[in-house]
Amino acid sequence: MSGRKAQAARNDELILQAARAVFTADPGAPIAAVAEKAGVGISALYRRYPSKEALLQKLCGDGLKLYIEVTERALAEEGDAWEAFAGYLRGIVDADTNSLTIKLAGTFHPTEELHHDAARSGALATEIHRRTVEAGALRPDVTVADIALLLEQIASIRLGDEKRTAQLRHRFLALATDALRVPPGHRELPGPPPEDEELSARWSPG
Amino acid sequence: MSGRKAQAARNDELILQAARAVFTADPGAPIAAVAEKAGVGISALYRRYPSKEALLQKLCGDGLKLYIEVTERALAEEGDAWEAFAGYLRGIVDADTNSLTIKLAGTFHPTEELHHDAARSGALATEIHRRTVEAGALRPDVTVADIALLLEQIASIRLGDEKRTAQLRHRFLALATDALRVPPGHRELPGPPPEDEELSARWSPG
DNA sequence: ATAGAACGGAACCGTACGTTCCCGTATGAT
DNA sequence: ATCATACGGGAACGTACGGTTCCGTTCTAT
Repeated sequence: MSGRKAQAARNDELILQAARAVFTADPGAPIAAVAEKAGVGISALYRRYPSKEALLQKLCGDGLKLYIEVTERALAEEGDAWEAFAGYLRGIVDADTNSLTIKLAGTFHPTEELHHDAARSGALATEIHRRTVEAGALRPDVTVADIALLLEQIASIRLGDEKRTAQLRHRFLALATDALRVPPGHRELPGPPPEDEELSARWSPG
Repeated sequence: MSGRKAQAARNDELILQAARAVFTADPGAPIAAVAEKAGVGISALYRRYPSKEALLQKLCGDGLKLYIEVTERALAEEGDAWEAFAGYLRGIVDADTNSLTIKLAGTFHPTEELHHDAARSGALATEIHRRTVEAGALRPDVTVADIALLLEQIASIRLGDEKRTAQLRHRFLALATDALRVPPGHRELPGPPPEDEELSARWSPG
């Protein structure tokens, strides 16, 4: 496969990669920045997506699907509950879907499919959380929403290049993990945990 | 003191409060939003500050000074080293200077005074960190820069109104605090800690 | 009553960005 | 070899937004 079709197929991927990188770094970035990063013209973008919003929806959807995939993989693990959970957290941090999904929330009109996938990802997160708590591995005063917010905090770290950022995120994930594990003595956490509704409210545009 | 002078003095404060609130919520907010929130006209702003940048510098400077004040107060405490440190962290979270100072970094040209205060705040942070580690209360593989980044993560939490946000920040501060304390068993944190230089690099505009 | 400070807010202007449009180019069929 | 065409590059367009300026108004002090 070569020639025009090949370039088009390559551009499909180039554009998505570039868009992911650009909007992760700056959710308000202009569409021209994506084109430049991808090394293509603007019309190559508009040939594929009718608008900026459509591109954002695509990115967000892909991120959500990746999130679901990672979580399902963790749920499929049979070994130690704590290790599965810790691995799940590392997987989410590596996938880096929170940066995009959350920071883009509210900048576009969520599609039906997006809503569906969001619901599914929520259910999966609840499931792995429940399982880990029931195994007595995760301190029980930490809720699913706590974990979500914690992952957002870690995603808020952005320092140096991509590699360094990933490294630091894992550093702080390890720190947080130490606090989540059940063995050591903990004080009860203060304040009611974040409500699901509080988190989902941020998705309404405007 | 009443009449015009009084209103002017009141507006001084109103404007600063509004600016703090508005730019904390959205660092890229237009200056008109500040005027509206303060309930004054735009010219009331421009009478006091020659430009938006000047206002941002003022806000940033005030935040830094508050940070210094809180840290000095914690350093002055004589009691248990860990309690002093934990109180210091709570004080910083309450003062909420990180949101502004960090998120505004790079959006304006730092003044000489800003540099000076930043250096002083860095020295103070190093001092209280050193003191706490030497007292054996803070796990020694956590650096000053780690603490700075941790505080930034907590400042990245913004959910619901101001009160709720503060509540959640304290919740996660408590969680992090559990991981920082020395008694329980910890794994060595992975990856080199953030360097001072990495953090300061973000201050250059552009 | 009047000068003048402080203000409110409309108007101005430059910029930035999403989108459209036109043209060059390479491709694949004839 | 030629030609019709799909594709992509990037300039051009229109619009929205936001910093700054400016002018008319209001209120105070004398």
